[in-house]
Amino acid sequence: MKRPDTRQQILELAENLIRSKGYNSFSYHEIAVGLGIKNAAIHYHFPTKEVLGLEVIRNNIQQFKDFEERVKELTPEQQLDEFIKIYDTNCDTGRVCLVGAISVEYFGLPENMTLVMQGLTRVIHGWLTRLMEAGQSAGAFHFRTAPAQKALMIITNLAAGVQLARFMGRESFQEIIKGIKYDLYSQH
Amino acid sequence: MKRPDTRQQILELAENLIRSKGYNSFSYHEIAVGLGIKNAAIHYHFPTKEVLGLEVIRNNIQQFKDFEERVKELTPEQQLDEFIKIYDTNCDTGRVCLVGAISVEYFGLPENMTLVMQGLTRVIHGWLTRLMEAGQSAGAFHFRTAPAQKALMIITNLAAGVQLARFMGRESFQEIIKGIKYDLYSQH
DNA sequence: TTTGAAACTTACTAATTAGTAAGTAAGTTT
DNA sequence: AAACTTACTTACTAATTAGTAAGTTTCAAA
Repeated sequence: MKRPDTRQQILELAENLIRSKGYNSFSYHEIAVGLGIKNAAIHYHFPTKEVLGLEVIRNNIQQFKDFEERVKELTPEQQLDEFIKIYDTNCDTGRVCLVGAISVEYFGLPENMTLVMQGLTRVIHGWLTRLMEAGQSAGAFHFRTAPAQKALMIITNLAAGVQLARFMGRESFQEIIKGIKYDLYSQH
Repeated sequence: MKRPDTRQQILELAENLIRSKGYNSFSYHEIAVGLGIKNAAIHYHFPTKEVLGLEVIRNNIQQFKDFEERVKELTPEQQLDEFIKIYDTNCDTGRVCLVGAISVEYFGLPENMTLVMQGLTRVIHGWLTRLMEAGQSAGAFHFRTAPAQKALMIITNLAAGVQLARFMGRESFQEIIKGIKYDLYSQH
């Protein structure tokens, strides 16, 4: 039999659907049709929708750790560019980030999912905070507030920037990227 | 019989539910139970869920225009404080803003809803842009980028700040408010 | 006092949902 | 070759969903 990458394909399509229309807006049937398999095949890999949701989040955490690993030898400026590029691509492909997608449905989700999501936000915010520190020490980034605070400002600009672009267009997101860079790079 | 404000109560509960768990995550049944009425009573006032959703958005646009009217004689600093207070209260009561809530489900919503939402984002962004201009002219706000861009930065900070607070806690949102004000008020 | 409309309830329906139980085909291990 | 495992399909079920049709009650106007 051929490579059974069905599990991975389900995971990827589920993530796309969550980030396109939300967790409670997609159905097993939709995934089944999308992959040309049967409903029950998804239940074989992910017995409940909650398990599938949890796996999508854990997968996302791993993806971000892979990203960290991939860019860790780059300069702070380059690392920030790569980070921004993630959201830029999201914006192009019409997908919001998982944090935004899941947060908005917070009170309609299994508690376990919101718990695991805390881990994802910690990982992302922690990494960006360290990047802000490193960039500041290297004299590459200029800001006066605490690095953890600066990281929060940038994450929210990017996350809601992609969301807003769904209504205001891609240009609005490009403006936000310019704003982030201007703030960080200008000698104020 | 007493005033039948059922229609308004439905509208308010629907908005709360959308901003707590998302449009596709709440049901007519949930509203019926919440208000002690029957399923069909909601259909009497709002024949379809799409109509209810549209009405919630239109209501929100009107609410924002009322807000504009209410604060228009205040100073730019005071107006900004009132604007931030909206999000601060949202954060306290666990509700994200309608823009964030609806945007995340974009590709799972009736097209009409996304169209009307464009109006809401235009209204909010337009008002905040004019406030930035006014505040800059008055020497109250200090920033070097375009007012429309600055407005985008602040809106995204606030919108995603409330979302992120669901995972990172209220303190993270307070940090964001501090960041916004520091950026605007410090003589850089 | 009748008429009529507004604001519902009762009692449904058809579609969609996550989830399950039982079977099967293809390969792997013993 | 027999037994087992993986990765499914077939064929369901029970619950929930938005939505409807046909009453019923309350109040106000004619």
